[in-house]
Amino acid sequence: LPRTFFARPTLEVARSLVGAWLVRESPDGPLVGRIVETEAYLGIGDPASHARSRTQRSEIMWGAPGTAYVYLSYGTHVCLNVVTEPAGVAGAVLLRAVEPVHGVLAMRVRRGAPGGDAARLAAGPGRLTQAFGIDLTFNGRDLARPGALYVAPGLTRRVEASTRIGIRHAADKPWRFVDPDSPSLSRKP
DNA sequence: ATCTAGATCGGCT
DNA sequence: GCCGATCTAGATG
Repeated sequence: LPRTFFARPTLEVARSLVGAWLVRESPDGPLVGRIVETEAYLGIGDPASHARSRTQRSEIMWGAPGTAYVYLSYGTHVCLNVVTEPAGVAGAVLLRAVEPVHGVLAMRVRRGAPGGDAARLAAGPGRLTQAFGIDLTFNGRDLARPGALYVAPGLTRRVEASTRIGIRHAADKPWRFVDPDSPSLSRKP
């Protein structure tokens, strides 16, 4: 997807990313997933967003649209975001779940899940990054061009809005977007 | 220098 | 449903 796609209002980007493809050219071959769950984190007026204060970590949210923002959550889990809005305006979309489309075997290996339901291999932000081999070194990479990790247009089915997960502030805002028909959601809407 | 909360997950009850 | 793991950025002193 071109940089102009990400340079739009964060809520628009979060909604329209549902159905797009997340592509990872890994050393073990290509991994592809259909994005089925996202959350918008705004700049101004969103106390749940890391951009609530402009710090060294969150500075990237003011950067170029289409940039990866990757951080460690609870000391154990890696979360992948895409920076939104024009440069100089803060915003990002958290990728919370994808439906595995290609490279399921490699995802199983990375997840340490030889058996089990393939649909749940990347059903959650921490699971997604583990299945796709995304670590903190991906922070700052450009996802708007083909490379080790990028986003490509897909087929949009249904999209529903619901409240974001795991946050304390602004818990009433319906800024989570899901394909309600997907078996790969981290939770039901 | 020290403290604390956190955009989670998996195992156990 | 509850709980502990594990660690860092940011805040406070």
